[in-house]
Parts: sequence; C-alpha cells; structure tokens
Amino acid sequence: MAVAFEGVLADRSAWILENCSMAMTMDAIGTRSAVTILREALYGTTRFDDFVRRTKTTDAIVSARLKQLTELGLLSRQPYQEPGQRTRYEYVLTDKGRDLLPVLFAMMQFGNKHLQPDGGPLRLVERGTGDPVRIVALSASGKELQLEDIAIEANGTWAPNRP
Amino acid sequence: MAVAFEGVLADRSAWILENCSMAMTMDAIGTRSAVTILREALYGTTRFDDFVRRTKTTDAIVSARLKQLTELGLLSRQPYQEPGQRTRYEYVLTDKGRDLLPVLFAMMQFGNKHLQPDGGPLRLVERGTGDPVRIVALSASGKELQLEDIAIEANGTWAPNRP
DNA sequence: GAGCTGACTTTCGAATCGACAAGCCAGGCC
DNA sequence: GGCCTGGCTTGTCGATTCGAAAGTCAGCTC
Repeated sequence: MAVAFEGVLADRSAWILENCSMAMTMDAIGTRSAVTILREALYGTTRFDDFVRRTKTTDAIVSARLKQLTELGLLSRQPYQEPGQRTRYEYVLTDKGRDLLPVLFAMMQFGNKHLQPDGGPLRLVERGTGDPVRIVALSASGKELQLEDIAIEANGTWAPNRP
Repeated sequence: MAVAFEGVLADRSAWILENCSMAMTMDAIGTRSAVTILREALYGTTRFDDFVRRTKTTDAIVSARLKQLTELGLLSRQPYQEPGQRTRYEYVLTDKGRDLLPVLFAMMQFGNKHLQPDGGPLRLVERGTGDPVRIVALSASGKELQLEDIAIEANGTWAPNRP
C-alpha cells in the first residue's frame, strides 16, 4: 500500500522529515519555465533565442531562468562567436543538469499517461532498436520495483528527530 | 550530447513542441506543497492533521492542496469514523497518484546527490534484500539507458507544426 | 557615424503560493 | 442546551512567477 520503513524509521510516529530532498529539488527547479528550459537543453537547444522560441515564453523569463539555472550549476555559459557577429553565449547542460533526466522524463511519462487525451506528442525509445523506454525504480540486482517492493532507510549517521 | 530525434522530428528546426507533458505535469503538481503532500501520501500518511504535522506547513495549505489533488484524481477521499468521533475523511493515493512515484523519487535522488551536503536523510532500498534502488531510464529489452542512448519519436498521427 | 539587429535586462500589472490568523462547523461531553 | 475540540475554510499580506512592453548595449552594415 505504501513504502516500508526500516531501522530507526520503522516507528513512523517517532520522526518527521526535515531537509527533504524532493522539496529542495522543487525549490531549485520547481517552476514551469525552469522545466521547459531544461527540457529544451536536454533536447539540444543552447542559444538564447532558440530557448525563447521553443519554450514559447518571453525573453524576460528565459533571461531570468538561464541566469538562475547557470548559478545553480545546471547549465554552463560558454562564449561563442559566429563570423561577422559579436561574441554571444550558449548554455549547455552540465553533468549535474543531466542528472535531472529521470525527473524530467518521469514527468513526461506521467503527463503522457494521465494528462494528455492521446498519450502525448512525444515518446521515448531506445536509440537504434526503437524499443520503448520507461522511467522506473531499479534495484541494484536489476529488478524493476513497484511501490510495495521499495523500502526507505536512514542515511548513515543521520538521526531522525522526535516530533 | 543530447537526445536524438527520429522520423518527422529529425529536422529539429521544422517543429516546436506544443502540449508538453512535462509542462502539464508542472501545472498539475508543480508546487512545493503538492510535492510534500504527495510524498507523505507515498509514505503512508492519510489524515489531515498528519499531513499538516509531517509537511510542516499550515492547515490552510494542506486543505487547499488536498482538495486540488483530490480533484485531479491523485488522492481519493474516503470517510472513516473512530469510536466516539464524528466521521472524517482520509486521503489515499489512487493508482494515478501512485504513477507519480518515478517523478517524486527521481527528485529525491537528484536532491540527495546535488542539493544535500551529506547525501540526504533518506535512501531507497529494495525491500527484503536492502539493495540500493535508483530511478533510471529502462528500455523494454531491460537495458539501463543514458541520455545518449535515448531517442524521441512522434506519437502516432501527431503532426508537428512548423514554427 | 548613424542606423540596425540580436541578445539581454528592466519595469509594471495580474495571478498564484505560502505563512499567519481568524472563523466555521459537526459532534461528543457536561 | 452550552462548551469544547478537531478538522477544515476563508481572508489578508508579502514574495514570486508570468506576461507584455520598453530600454540597453555591442558590433555589424551602410
């Protein structure tokens, strides 16, 4: 029915979560514009006006988000120069930003299934084979896990605090 | 370096995404309070004041979000009655809400790795074995895929629109 | 050097979110 | 009946977001 808790966490009434990583991720990238810009970065977009066109928002929003995402270390700002143009900057995903792939594609998967009338416009497949791709919970032993198969344990020395 | 596009999508300059599922998911649950409440629902919380205590927010916010998430079909509102109490309601995850597992745990995974100083308070493991669990992109053939191994194709009859 | 263009930034309103406080309401208890 | 409590709603306020429009600025073109 729900996740299982192990060790010190087993008594659920004895602790309350602080420093939740999900909430911290939301604080970092939890806006529509951040997600659409990261989506475009994942799709290969790097230039300012491409972000504006492809996210269908305004240059003001793109400017603010690019700055924020760069400061967070999710994008890196690289100078480039085309012949007869002044130097401009392109924004490319960092390794850290690339680690958002499961978050973004999981959102896509959910939206495709539940928020779109027809399964959504895009579908993930394996490059080469064309096999469908899903975002799943995978154990180290290679098994795909459902909610009931997952447990949560406290990390290292962390001591849960009594409410 | 980025995702590959196949078929009609191969020419990236020829189309612009509309009806993005990621953006729709953000519109649906893209607030800090919705995510923390869904987190608690995933952890087994069902009652109003437990949500308030465990999310460390206010009853006003919990009330508004529970209503919204119920209307979205992510939670279902079930009456219950304890002896000597009036009937109240508990909120339990629906199948649709359970499909947010990859989204939420992917956020947890990202936050644990990049936003926490010490790897974060909680860790996902396989129930029974204790093997670590990760949220990954998995192809139908059972292979775990990286960004470069993933391609995107248009869904069925959908025709991308020229910019 | 005057104008133009592309890349950003700034400014201003409307809407939303989150925190705080107060109000409401059903039913048990006296 | 009157009071209390727990669950939930409503109202207000500051902060943030989004959208549109105007402003800035570098370097090319003429």
